[in-house]
Amino acid sequence: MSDSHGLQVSWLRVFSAVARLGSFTAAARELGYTQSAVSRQVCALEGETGARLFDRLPRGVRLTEQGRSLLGHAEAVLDRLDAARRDLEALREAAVGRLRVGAFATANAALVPAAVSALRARHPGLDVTTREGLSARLAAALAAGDLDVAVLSAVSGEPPGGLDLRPLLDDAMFVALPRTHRFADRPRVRLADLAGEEWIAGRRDPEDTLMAAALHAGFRPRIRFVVAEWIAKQGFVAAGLGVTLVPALAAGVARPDLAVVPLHPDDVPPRAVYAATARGITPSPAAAAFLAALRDSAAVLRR
Amino acid sequence: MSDSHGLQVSWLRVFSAVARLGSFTAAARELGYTQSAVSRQVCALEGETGARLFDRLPRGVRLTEQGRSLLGHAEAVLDRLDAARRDLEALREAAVGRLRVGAFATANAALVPAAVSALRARHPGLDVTTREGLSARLAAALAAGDLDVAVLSAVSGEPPGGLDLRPLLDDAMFVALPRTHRFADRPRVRLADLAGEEWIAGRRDPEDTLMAAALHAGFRPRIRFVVAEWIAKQGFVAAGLGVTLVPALAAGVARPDLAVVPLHPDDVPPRAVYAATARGITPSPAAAAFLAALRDSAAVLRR
DNA sequence: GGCATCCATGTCTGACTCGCATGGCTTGCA
DNA sequence: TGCAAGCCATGCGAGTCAGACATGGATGCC
Repeated sequence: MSDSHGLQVSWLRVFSAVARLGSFTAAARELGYTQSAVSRQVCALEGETGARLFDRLPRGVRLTEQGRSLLGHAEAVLDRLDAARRDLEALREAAVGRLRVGAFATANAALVPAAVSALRARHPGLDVTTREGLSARLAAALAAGDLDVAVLSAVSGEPPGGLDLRPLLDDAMFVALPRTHRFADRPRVRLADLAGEEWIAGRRDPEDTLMAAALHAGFRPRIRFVVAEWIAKQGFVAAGLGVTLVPALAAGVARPDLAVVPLHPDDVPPRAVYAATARGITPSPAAAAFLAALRDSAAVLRR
Repeated sequence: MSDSHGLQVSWLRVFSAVARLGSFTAAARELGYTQSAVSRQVCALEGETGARLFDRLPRGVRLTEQGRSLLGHAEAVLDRLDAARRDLEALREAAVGRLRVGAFATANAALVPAAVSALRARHPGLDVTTREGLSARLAAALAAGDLDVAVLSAVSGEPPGGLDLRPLLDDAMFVALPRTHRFADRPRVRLADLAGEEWIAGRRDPEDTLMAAALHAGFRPRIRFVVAEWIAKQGFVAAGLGVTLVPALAAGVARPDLAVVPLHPDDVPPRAVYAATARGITPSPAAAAFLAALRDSAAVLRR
């Protein structure tokens, strides 16, 4: 029965003002309309609702019973629309909202926490959640709409398509050595110089880990200890049980009894780190703010 | 900052459908629009809100964070508008609503209660309140908007202006006699025949009561007992202490040990009883239903 | 590479709404 | 009683807007 969907919100505004002021003319003055415009809008609303909303009296108008009934609804609707406007405004300023961040493990060592911290300092109302995962899985989550922003790395070439990538930094490779190691004070080492070392790695097979770089350098690393967690690798290295590769993102937070020495860039192709969003998805204001924080955070790390 | 008040409710409907279906085209199909119309409405809503509401993906669209925020408000608004529509519909059928009735005393003996009873039987959801008062006061209350309908009487000429009057019946005058009275079985009496009686009246002075009719009939009634309540007058008459005038509206509910005999119409100018509403006020559906019930009720009493 | 799907947009037409004016109605006052 | 003032309704013209229609660009699938 709701045939003509031409209901205008302005009609409700006019209706409310007329009900409050008891006069078409006064409402017109207040709203900057002509009296005739008010008359027509009320008339249109009456036609739309099929109910006479005002009784026209010689000195103004008065709500009918149906008008009184409509008034409550009209004001509720107008209030709700104002609330929507306010919410959108708050969202636009990233004052509130939800932000789901994903990142690969070492990005969570310093880069992401710093950015999240800066973001929350600026926008305390934001609801930020983070999740750790491999870059491929993060990319899938982005595409599925389960993440807003992901920090991921491209070991070689590009990560899976369907993403909008923003380069953050090139993650150079470091090697972590015991403080007593003979290379500990060098400004830089070549990978080949470490061919004789014993290695701590995340996996037994060097092919699909950071250790693949060693293969390119011409030797097959002797992997004696396999531990996944970076904190554990640090422990083994500090105990003098071997050396391990560590990306720059994690190098800054190594324990003080370790030496972290950069590898020569030619030995390890720098791993690109990106802030990614789903292709075609315009970042929400919160996401945009987080991307900016990530950029700042990365700039600090690059120095 | 809310400059352009051109917000259309149809935009919200379209927006909601698009959000639900994830596609402009599908929403257009469902709503009977063209795809371009949907595109334009969404675009207009985005312009109005100043926020991008959907991300356009290759296979449809997806809500942005701001769109998700707006969606809740939009659906609340649409629900509220539907509720308003339903309320107006219920009001139109007098299923719900408020009705304030005023009536003069004897109208409350039978006429008004019967009408109220019929009204509530038909429309149980109505909130009916009644109030008793003199006709002049009721007329003022109508004009002030404190009453919706009043049942009032015009002793002579018209009641105060500013009212829309609907004649209900002409309230003929009866005389209440003890069952043993010599006129008790007459079909009709002349007022002059009662000149020798002792009278029960509401006031000492006959001028401004029903007893004024006696003056016109050529005698000054001997008022022995002054009681205001009709139930008390009945008691005095039944006890054989006198006779009293009683309007037709109250005559039907006299106690059985009284005789109620009509007076000749020439002796007493029939008192017109009206259902009145404030001038220019269109009766609410509930009021209209009550007016109809009053008419029916009056028709029954006239027989 | 062709095709299907989806959204954006240029264009035109019909409808709508606004302001301006006028008229009817009532009230208050001289 | 005649007049002025205030209120709402309405006829009229100009500007605006929303809709359909058609087309174009972009993407994904076979």
